[in-house]
Formats: sequence, structure tokens, C-alpha cells
Amino acid sequence: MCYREGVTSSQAECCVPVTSAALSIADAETMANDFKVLGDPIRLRLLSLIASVPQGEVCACDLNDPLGRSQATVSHHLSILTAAGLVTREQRGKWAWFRIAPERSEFVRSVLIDHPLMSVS
Amino acid sequence: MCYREGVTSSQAECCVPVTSAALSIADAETMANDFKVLGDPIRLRLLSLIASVPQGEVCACDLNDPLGRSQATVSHHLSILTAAGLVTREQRGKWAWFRIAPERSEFVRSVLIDHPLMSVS
DNA sequence: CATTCGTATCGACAGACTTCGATACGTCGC
DNA sequence: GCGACGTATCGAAGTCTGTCGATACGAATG
Repeated sequence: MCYREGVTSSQAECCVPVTSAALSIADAETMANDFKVLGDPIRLRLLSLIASVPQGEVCACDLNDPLGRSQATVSHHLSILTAAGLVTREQRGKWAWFRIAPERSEFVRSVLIDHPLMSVS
Repeated sequence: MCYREGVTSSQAECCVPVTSAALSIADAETMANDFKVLGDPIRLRLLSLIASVPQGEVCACDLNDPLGRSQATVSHHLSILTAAGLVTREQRGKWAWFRIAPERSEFVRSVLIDHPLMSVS
């Protein structure tokens, strides 16, 4: 055990009792899973593409070319974003249309534009 | 190419010209790397532990037990958090002391407490 | 009904990540 | 100086993740 700075006691006294974690194991797991979704550049660019169109929704057919990934890969990432609740999917005829989930639109905007990470690194 | 809803033109007209991505490839890579750091429950709990002590700094010796991971693993995650600039490391004698990086303290607090992810999922 | 086309899924592969025991390095106490 | 101790690093094992070709599924077209 380490000693607190300035404490000259000779007996082993722990410096800080870090027993009460503010974040539970379950909460940490949940939050980490959400952050993992944002931890991929292709998914961030997908969010950016969907969020940047004035119409508010994008056909999946227009998301394959700009990313330089195969159709299978883009579809895979879109399903992850959908499962995380960040975008919604609507099948219309043969085409799948994606838009930013309304409940999350403010969050997505803050991630893409106002996020502290953007201004620091 | 897909057709815009309501457009009955017979020629192939793309629905949305998603050419101008708001997020560049490089920016997406940078942001994704930062989010990846937060995408691990052990690292989130480390941040939480360091941020929750009133003294503002924690000895690494007190971070091994509460996480249920080996000393090598905890040290590994602490180095990742340090490399990302989220925490600072100060060697004092045999002990290493960690504190939330001052420039990032507000961001870390928002991640752990006020983050939208916490209130939605 | 057959064909074309958009999209999701499957199977496989490569690379990255987490984890830990063992070990090396520095520091303190004796 | 020597042993004990805190911490970082190394090497390896196992798991997860991103990626893509091939394929299956549905819907529209003629």
C-alpha cells in the first residue's frame, strides 16, 4: 500500500480508499458498447453522410460508392448503426432508406460537430 | 440508381447526391480512434475511479483490486488512457499517480455523467 | 413467370484487441 | 548493496472485428 503525500506515519496507510466506484460494472459495459459503435471511421462517415443530406434520408444505394467499401461491408455497418438505435431503416420497394433516429438526432449532431474530441485532438 | 419518391421520370435519376461528406476520411479516423478508447468497460471504470476521488489523483496500486483484472492489464489500460490524453501520469517514488487531464476534465465528466448515451440506453 | 436489381446474410480470412504470466526496471528500506 | 516492492513491458493465447466474395431473398419490370 502506498502512503499519502505528506503523511509521515510509519504504519501502512492506504492513500485513497477507492472503493465506491461511480460507475457500476453493468453501466460501464453498456456505455462501452455504445461507444464501440462510434469507434469505427466508416460508421462515423455513414452517420455524417446521412445527417448531411437536406432531405433527411438517404437510399442505401448512395452509400456504397463514397465509402470505398463493398456493398456487404456497408450493409453490415448500417445494420450495426440501426441496432444501436442511431439510425432508422425503412424498406420502400426494393430500396432501403436510412435516416438519423429522431430521438438521437441531437446527440448525433453533437458527436459529429460539437463533440469535444473534435476540438482537442 | 434509385428514384426519388414521387418522381415518375423514366430516366435514371439519382435520388440524393451524397457527394459532399461533412466528415473527411482523416477526421473520421481521428474521431474513431478517440471513441475506441472509450469503448472498453475497464477503461471507463478507470476513468470513473480516478474522477470520483476527492483528492483528484489516484495511486495505481489502488486501481488493481477494484477492477478484477491483473496488474499487467490495468497498467496496459492506464497507458492507453494516458496516450489518448485523458489522464496524466506522474511518477512519485515507486508509485505512479494518475489524475484526469485538466484540459479534458469537463469532457470526462460529461462522458461519465451527462452523456446522452447514459440517459437513452 | 422469368429476369433483373437492391439488399441482407453467410462463410472465411486477416488484423486488432484484451488478457495474463513472466520478467525487467527503478525505487525504497534495511 | 541486497531484498522487497510497485510498475511497465514482453510474449503468447484467445477472442472480437472489419472486410469481402458468394449467395439468398424480395420486389419490380416486362
